[in-house]
Amino acid sequence: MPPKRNTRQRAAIEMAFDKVHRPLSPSEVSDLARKSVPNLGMATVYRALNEMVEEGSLRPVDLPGQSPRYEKSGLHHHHHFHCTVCDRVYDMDGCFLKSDIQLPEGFKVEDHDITLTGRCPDCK
Amino acid sequence: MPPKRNTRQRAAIEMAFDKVHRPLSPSEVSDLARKSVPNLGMATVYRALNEMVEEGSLRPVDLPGQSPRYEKSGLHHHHHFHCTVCDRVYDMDGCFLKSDIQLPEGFKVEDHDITLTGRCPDCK
DNA sequence: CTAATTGCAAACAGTTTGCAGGCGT
DNA sequence: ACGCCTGCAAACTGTTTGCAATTAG
Repeated sequence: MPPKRNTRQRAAIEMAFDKVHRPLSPSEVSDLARKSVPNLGMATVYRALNEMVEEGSLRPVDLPGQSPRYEKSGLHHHHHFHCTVCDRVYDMDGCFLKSDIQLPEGFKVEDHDITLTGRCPDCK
Repeated sequence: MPPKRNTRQRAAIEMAFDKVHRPLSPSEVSDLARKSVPNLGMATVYRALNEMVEEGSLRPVDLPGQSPRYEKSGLHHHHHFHCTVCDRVYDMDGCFLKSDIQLPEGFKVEDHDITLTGRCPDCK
């Protein structure tokens, strides 16, 4: 792979994740980054996100029925809470999976995703 | 809403869910239904699926990072297992959510989704 | 007969890709 | 100066919609 360059647009995209500590969709990233680089192209955002996932600095967060979002990788194990009113996604520390689950013979679990849905404090 | 008609294509689509007891994607439904109605249009499949969800006979199953699938409604509470090799989705009876989860103040959980990923018996 | 339903194709939304010019190094 | 990166527009994929022809009741 080619050496990486330090561009304004890439910096603006990385900064978005430092400012906002919740999973962001491509268009949310675009909105945030466009504040410092107004004519930032959507393609650049998608390319940056994919590369950052590739190189391991971002993790894709796929929620049921939602377009993909991204968050910084290296956070400890956690799950997500999706507010049905404001559509924001929050990180919830800890694991909510039962430890003694029973599956039919032959199924080997390698990972799990848990999404809680409901109302966040702002939307009660 | 208008009265419903009994068409070959609609019957073929409903039959698909009676034959295969796992969540089906639109194209899987199309493949199955086309066996009895070869020139079935994709648009018809999408229209039928949306109407069946509307009227409550189907439930959408949205898995992380997957295009939507559908299953018959009225099954008891269960979660899903997604095989990373063959890409099939299986129903897993029972609930895998811990009962004593702690959330920050003010979050009200109304529902939850759990998806297990791994290898199914066929793909070990 | 009458209107709901279908099939096709065009319209859409989100994401990816090709390419010429711009800009780090 | 070299070549990676960006921005634009065109290409793609999955889903929805418009419309004339078909067909159930």
